[in-house]
Amino acid sequence: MPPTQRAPAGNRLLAALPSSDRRRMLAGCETVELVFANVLYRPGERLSHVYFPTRGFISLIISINASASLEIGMVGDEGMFGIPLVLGVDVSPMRAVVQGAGSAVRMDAAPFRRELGRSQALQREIGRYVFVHLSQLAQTAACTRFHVVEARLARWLLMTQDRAHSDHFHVTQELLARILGVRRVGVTKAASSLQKRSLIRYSRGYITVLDRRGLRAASCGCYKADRETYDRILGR
Amino acid sequence: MPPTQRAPAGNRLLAALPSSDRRRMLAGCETVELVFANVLYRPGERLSHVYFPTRGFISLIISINASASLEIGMVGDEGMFGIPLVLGVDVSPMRAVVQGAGSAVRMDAAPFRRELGRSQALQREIGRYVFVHLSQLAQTAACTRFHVVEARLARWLLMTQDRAHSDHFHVTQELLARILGVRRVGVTKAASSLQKRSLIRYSRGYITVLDRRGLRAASCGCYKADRETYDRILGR
DNA sequence: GCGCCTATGTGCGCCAGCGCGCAGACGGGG
DNA sequence: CCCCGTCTGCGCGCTGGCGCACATAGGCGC
Repeated sequence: MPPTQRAPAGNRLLAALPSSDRRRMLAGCETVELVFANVLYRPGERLSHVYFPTRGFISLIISINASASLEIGMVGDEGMFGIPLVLGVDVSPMRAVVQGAGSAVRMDAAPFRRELGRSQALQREIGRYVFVHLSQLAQTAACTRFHVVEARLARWLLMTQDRAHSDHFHVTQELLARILGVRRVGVTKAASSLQKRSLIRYSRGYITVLDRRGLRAASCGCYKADRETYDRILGR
Repeated sequence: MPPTQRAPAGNRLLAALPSSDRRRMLAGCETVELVFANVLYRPGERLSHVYFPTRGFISLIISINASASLEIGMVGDEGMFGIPLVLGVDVSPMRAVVQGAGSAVRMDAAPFRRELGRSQALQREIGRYVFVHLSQLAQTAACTRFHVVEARLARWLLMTQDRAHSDHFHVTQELLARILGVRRVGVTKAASSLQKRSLIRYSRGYITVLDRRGLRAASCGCYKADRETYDRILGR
């Protein structure tokens, strides 16, 4: 099943640039498809590109060991993947996995670094984005510590819906378990509960958000906090 | 009781700059005392300065509500406080509290931004530091999720010892509870256990590390991971 | 040397989430 | 149409950490 709604393709970070800067950036980019479940980066590798998703989104996952992992960031058309390159480092401790199929434009590390040195506007925009990313990471850390699975799941669904620009997306409970850092059964329980309350529907790897408002009420305050941070710093 | 060992005062981030850049930075700085338990920043305020601790260290704390909080970063003479200013933002979601008394040099936000625009070396150095900070935050998020209090406490003690440059420092269990995001009683239990194993000694707000090696064994792998990240990116 | 405040220690019932194992249920490929 | 792989659901015993309440214990002021 393909998603039912689609965003106007385009990356909002790039869209915020003055048109000359944006043109230069786009000229240095190539378009790539984001294929579901593709791994864009594995810890230990060299970061070769920055990605600006235009549709679809990427999940950043940290693993403690084979069985324990946790999503600590999401990148959709509001952001970019490759923050370490902004900071002058070409590795990352996080795995990057395509969580929502779509497309992105990407740029080689070297020209990106050059553009970043040249364009004040790009520096400014991306600096703020890094701040938002950092804030959300901090929020996620606390959320993961203090909130129950059901609320965290609700938050994740809302965040995902924002980035999928669709009320309907692909994700198995097994995968959700690795994202939320809990057992699969924990996800089953939380998801059943949300489904009983008619907030979502799911079946064999597809989830539909039925009641966004209700989901928001079921989520912890972290979703709201994330949104506020984003709107304050990058909202236009 | 004053700490028994002292570091050569100086901030390592600044020390890594070429001497001309460093001189310019120091010329724009004033020295301030870091008084134990002083709050340098509260969410909602404007960030007025960046701080480069020379001795003592600062704890970055995020609060979900009145009773739930969690430390998600530490700043000693290896780093700086005020990363949002690097990223072009003058607020922060984290409270900054002096956790180890000492001193710092600090600089007003505006001249700091100017210096950052002027000095490639400063940009480079601080970019890398932001990366290390980000990595440690991710590590902390996962650690908080997956590891038991005792191991997390051991990790925290090691990290603190590094920044205090002393085997002996001030912290009550009550405070540790807010740092680790657990009940005070949880800290009591974990600390008793470490004390029984002769790894630490503590009494009324003072902790002494007796067996660093043993503490390392009692901690989760996260301490090692943090060190490796730091050494790889900022080690000289 | 007494009193008080702060810091530490303990007990108890409770619960979310864990590990493990297994059962059903759906659906696409042969 | 059947089979098998994937996805979802459930039970059971366990445990780490929670909330609450109370019990010491060390140090400082007076």
